[in-house]
Amino acid sequence: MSERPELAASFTPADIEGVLYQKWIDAGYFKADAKSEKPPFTIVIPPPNVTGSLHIGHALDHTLQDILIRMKRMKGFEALWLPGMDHAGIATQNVVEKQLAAQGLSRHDLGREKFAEKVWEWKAESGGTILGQMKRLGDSVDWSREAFTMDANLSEAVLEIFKRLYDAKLIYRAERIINWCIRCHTALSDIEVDHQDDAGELVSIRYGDGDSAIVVATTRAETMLGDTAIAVHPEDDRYKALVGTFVTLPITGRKIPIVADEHVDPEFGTGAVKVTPAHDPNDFEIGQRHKLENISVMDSLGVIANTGTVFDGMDRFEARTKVVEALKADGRIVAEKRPYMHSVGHCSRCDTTVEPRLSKQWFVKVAPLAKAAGDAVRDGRVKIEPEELSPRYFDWIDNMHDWCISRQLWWGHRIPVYYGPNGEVVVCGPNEVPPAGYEQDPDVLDTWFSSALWPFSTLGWPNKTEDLAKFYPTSVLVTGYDILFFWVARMMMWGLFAMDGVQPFHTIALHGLVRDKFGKKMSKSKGNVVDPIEFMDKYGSDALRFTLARGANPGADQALAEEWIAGARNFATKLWNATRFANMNGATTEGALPAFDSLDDINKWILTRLDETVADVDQYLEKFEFAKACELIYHFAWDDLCDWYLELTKSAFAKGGTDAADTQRVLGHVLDQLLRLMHPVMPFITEELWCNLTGKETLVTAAWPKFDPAQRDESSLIAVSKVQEIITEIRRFRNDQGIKTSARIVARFNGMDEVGLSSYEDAIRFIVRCDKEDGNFTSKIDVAGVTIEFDLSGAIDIKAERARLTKDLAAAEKDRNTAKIKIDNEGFMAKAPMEVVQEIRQRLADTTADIERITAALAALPAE
RNA sequence: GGGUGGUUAGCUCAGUGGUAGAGCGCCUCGUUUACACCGAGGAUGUCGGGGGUUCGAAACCCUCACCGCCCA
Repeated sequence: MSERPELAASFTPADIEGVLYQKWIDAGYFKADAKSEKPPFTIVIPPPNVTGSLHIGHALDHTLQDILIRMKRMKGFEALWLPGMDHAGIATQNVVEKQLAAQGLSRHDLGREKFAEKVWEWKAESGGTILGQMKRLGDSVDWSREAFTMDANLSEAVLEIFKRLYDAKLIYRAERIINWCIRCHTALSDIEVDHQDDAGELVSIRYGDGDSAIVVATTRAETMLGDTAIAVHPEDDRYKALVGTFVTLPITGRKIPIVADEHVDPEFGTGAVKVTPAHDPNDFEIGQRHKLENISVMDSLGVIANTGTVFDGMDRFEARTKVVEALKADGRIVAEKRPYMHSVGHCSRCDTTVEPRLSKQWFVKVAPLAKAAGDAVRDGRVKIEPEELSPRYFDWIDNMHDWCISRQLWWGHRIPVYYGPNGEVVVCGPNEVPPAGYEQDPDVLDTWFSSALWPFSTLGWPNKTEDLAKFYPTSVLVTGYDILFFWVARMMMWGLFAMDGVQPFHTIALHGLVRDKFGKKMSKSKGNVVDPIEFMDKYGSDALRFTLARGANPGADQALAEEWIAGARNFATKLWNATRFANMNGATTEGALPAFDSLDDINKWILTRLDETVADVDQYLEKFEFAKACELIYHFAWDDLCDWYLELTKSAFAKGGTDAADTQRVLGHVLDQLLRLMHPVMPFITEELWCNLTGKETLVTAAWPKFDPAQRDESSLIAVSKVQEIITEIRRFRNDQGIKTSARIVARFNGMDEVGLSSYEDAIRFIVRCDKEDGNFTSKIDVAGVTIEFDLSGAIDIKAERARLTKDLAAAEKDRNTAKIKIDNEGFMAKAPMEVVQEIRQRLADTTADIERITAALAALPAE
């Protein structure tokens, strides 16, 4: 036997985690080799926001990715898990601007270049937090390939794709109504706007007088300053006569036309709507159709401007009140409704109410790209797991609006468009320079414009690199279903476009959100947010990982409570102690495993159970069924191995001999294989225990367990389940009789031979502390076809025994009854499958025999 | 308003036609040479309501109620 350092009496995660992670890094286990002959398995990390820190949702996301990567690495794949971060344009700029504001400065005080330097400083500081957290989690990422969306190569990729899309006429510049954040001072894309129901005020305003008067309702009264028409439905008889006429706009005195437009809903309000093309996307469309003037009444900070009224200089919300007051004074408010709940857009970064604003921006024409991205899933080249979530994907991607990609920020990839002195427009790809005197567009691109390139820009694209050839397309993208629209869809579009129709990943594996212990969404305002680092400090990374993986049903949210993590820690400790037990009893992984057929039933049984477990866990992990895989591991390790096998081996170890030697080898093997199986989920403790058990260098690159249904013995499953039944019944009897667990009693086993269990008798006696001596056997139990008699020295608790038997009788009668009802049912007998009828017949026979036996036992009980 | 998921033990959740399950919690007992971060035993459910299909429904269909999410 090899020398083994003795394991500490208890498991302390902090003692091993940091040391092991450093060992793995030093050894370079996580570095992928593009020259390898092994088949590739690639995951690119969904890049976290450089300004953020890892929350519990990331911990889940990373745990699942690490499980897949570690498993594939053990299965002999060239596994690459590529880490990195995105630059998070708005979020990061906001943070740095806040820091500057604290010093009384704005970015304009610094200028564009100096400001960028500040942001890079912040990136170095903030990004480090996330990297440290990933190491704590045990992420087996290839740090040598760490990427950042603002890196030189990834920035080159941005220029390349922009140029290609522009040349393909899929990028254009246009004046449109976009979502504008007056605080971030930039345009936003549709998905950067969160809609929520806010309490507003619906006022009805009368435009015009007398017969030509018309009433419109609005929640944004201040925009009436920019009204350029009133629209009604063409079929609306109430207004037919007015179409084509003009009314005078109150306050400004401007004459505006009444137009007929199909898109007006005659059922809503008065059936007439005010049209403000410069401040509402629907109105903009109406304006286009009727060639209306676009009048902007607000500047970029949300202040009323250029209206020539007293409202100029007022904030938009102040103006809203004042305009209503002015209209009221003029007798033009005919109705008010408040509060009026309606959906209002808010900036997802700063929560400020978004202002629809007419603005010249760059857009991506998404229709052809989105079509391709949808088709890739429709025709099966990309699989969404679980499949039930694909309707959401189609719903989104098939109805996508053109994507506004320009941002009025300083942090990001500057748009590679240059304007000449006479309005010329030149787009520069990598290594191209604009003609002298041309001015570059001041805006930067949406962060997701570059994140969408992630699955190939991180591998070197647009350069033809070895990495790209080896590792693209990536294997699976693991992310929360809430991110599906954010950039999964965009990665699909960019990948298919840039990589000649080759999809960026084969599978999109979606998981849910981590919620609090009552299933409520975590939020700062509720105060139920948890910090993964705190849990790792307290219970160890393995415990957190196991808990998250065990809760991860595909696409479904999971509740997380500290108690569950404590439970996972307990599981780790259990495993630790099982290994200590194995060590104490000479378990070994050296030498060949004894021939399966030569083993005793207990060893055959545990090997059979191991094989089943390995096969099932493997299958579940391949299907992203992490919860089920963990459940099986947990029950095999705790129930089969610890509660039964280890207990059943004790008598063999006590006796010594061949059985003990076989058992030492089998136990060593089972533990070895179990640790391999668990390693992807709980990498630290399994590494520590496995190296201790085997004396080898690392489990990280050890082979994944194999399974072989030929090496199973089904009869051992039946035999051991009977043994378990016998042991449980004896324990129950002892418990009911108030016999201390530690007390030894005398018992006689009858009929063990007949049920083929005689070889187990010693092991059973060892566990339930029943000695084989002569005695005065005054009580007995029947179980699994065996009768066991006890000498309780006359001290039988008859009352307890009667209660036990009565309970058994009731259960047997209930079971017999349900079976009897079926047998008496002609329909059942005629139509149910044969094997089911057989089964019920057997049940009827068994329960009938049980009832007779128990009734007799009750009758035989002496009076109390 | 349009989709979509859910309602199973005190809590969080598995369970896609044949005697209702897990983890945690709860009750009783226990220092037996791996483990009290443990062991042994135990209690707990008209599977949201109603109707239907079927020999048989937690599961399939219809309907109602309630909760959630996405989109508008």
